[in-house]
Amino acid sequence: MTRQRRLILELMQQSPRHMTADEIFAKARAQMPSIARGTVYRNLKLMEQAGEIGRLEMPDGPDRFDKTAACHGHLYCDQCGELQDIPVVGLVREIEGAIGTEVRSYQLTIHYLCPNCRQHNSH
Amino acid sequence: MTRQRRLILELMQQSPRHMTADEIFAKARAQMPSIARGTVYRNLKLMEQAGEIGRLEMPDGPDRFDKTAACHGHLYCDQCGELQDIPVVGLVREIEGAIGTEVRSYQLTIHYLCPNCRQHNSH
DNA sequence: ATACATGCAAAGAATTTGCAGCTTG
DNA sequence: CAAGCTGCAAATTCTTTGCATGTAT
Repeated sequence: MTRQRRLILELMQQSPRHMTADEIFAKARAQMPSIARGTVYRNLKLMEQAGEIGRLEMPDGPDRFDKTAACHGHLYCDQCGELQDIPVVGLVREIEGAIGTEVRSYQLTIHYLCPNCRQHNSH
Repeated sequence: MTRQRRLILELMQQSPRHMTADEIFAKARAQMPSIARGTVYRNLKLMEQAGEIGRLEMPDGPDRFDKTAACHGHLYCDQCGELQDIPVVGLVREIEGAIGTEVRSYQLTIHYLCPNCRQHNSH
């Protein structure tokens, strides 16, 4: 657990957003000017593999990272790109029943229009 | 609808697999040596945006493409990488009930070990 | 000390794009 | 003929990696 990794983790925990590697890098650099982009990518990958954080592939643009690796779904607004967590209870059980074997993990992204964008569109 | 696009579509419909852009390009080139990689990427993107085909982002490696855009889930074997379609009835309704608005589309990928890999592991 | 992590910069993989020329309707 | 698509290659974008040096235990 180096200073760099600790900082990356803190930044993720403090932000309510799902940041990209580069956003995390920018914030990290503001507090630790010597940190390298490669270090951020390396640590994010390590933490992801260790199951400490989650990675979220986006339809456009770079991956975003999730401070928790616990499985849950995401709501993605097709218009403004806002991303929200959503619990999806029952999904795993339902699917395990259907396929007859264990689900190791899953990624679920629901595309919709968030309340804010929906309202603006209706005018 | 150019010759090139028609060929790309045919190749996708003929294959049972979810191919990457480059796999499609290779197959296309075998039948039409002049076709360019850029053309394949361009057409795949156009067809995806037109809702004619689906795109599937993979945890490792390039995107794969789905001959149908109709929403359904995917089963991904973490060991051999095999990818299978899975119907997920009820999921959308359940989620629309929970979020109180329309689901425009969704992507669901279930990570598991396919029967084949499970068997080999147990030895 | 020793093993591992960093910073840097260059390489890599996947995808996109500018442009001149060709096709399609 | 006009609009749009192609082939080509160069450019972009995101991410990984080799290596010399620094750091933590």
